[in-house]
Amino acid sequence: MTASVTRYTIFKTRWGHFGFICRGDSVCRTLLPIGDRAAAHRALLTSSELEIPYEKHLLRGLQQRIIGYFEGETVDFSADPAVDLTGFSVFQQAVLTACRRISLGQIRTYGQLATDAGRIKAARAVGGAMARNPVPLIIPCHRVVQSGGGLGGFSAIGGPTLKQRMLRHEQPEA
DNA sequence: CAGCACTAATTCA
DNA sequence: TGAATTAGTGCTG
Repeated sequence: MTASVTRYTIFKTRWGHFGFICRGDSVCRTLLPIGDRAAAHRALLTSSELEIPYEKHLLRGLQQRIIGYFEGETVDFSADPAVDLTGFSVFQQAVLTACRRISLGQIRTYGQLATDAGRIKAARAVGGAMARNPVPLIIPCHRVVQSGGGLGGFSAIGGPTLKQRMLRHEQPEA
């Protein structure tokens, strides 16, 4: 049992400053792009986490891929990095894991995801799990939309607007 | 219990 | 037709 060290990093992408926190080699939280570094710092760390050490090159390979994503490259986060889902219920983990299998450019519905997780009628609960997704982008909760063609909600920084922008960014549509 | 990032079915213009 | 409303529904704190 190696003591898992907690660290965080914040770096600049084309869309703004992105940040994430790691416990050992597992990512336990990500922060979608936000205006400036100070804002990112405030949004990423809660009052009880202000003592966490900063590490500029933390998982630098991952940082490069994230930067690439916002540059428009085709990036796949489904196999790595490892994500720390400690503390989440079995249902939430099942849903988040299923969500992670949605590849770039694809779209799924809350209901379909519920089926994937083995709870056919739990679409609404899936929404609840998405709302608590600790690692947006790594687990692409923005690729889950309503069955009727609607967008659905998005509680991460940026809100539904960012959700739509990310989808459009992945969908080179006409 | 009440509250949701949902849905399919119903009801009204 | 299609927008708006109404039940069902499963998980969470």
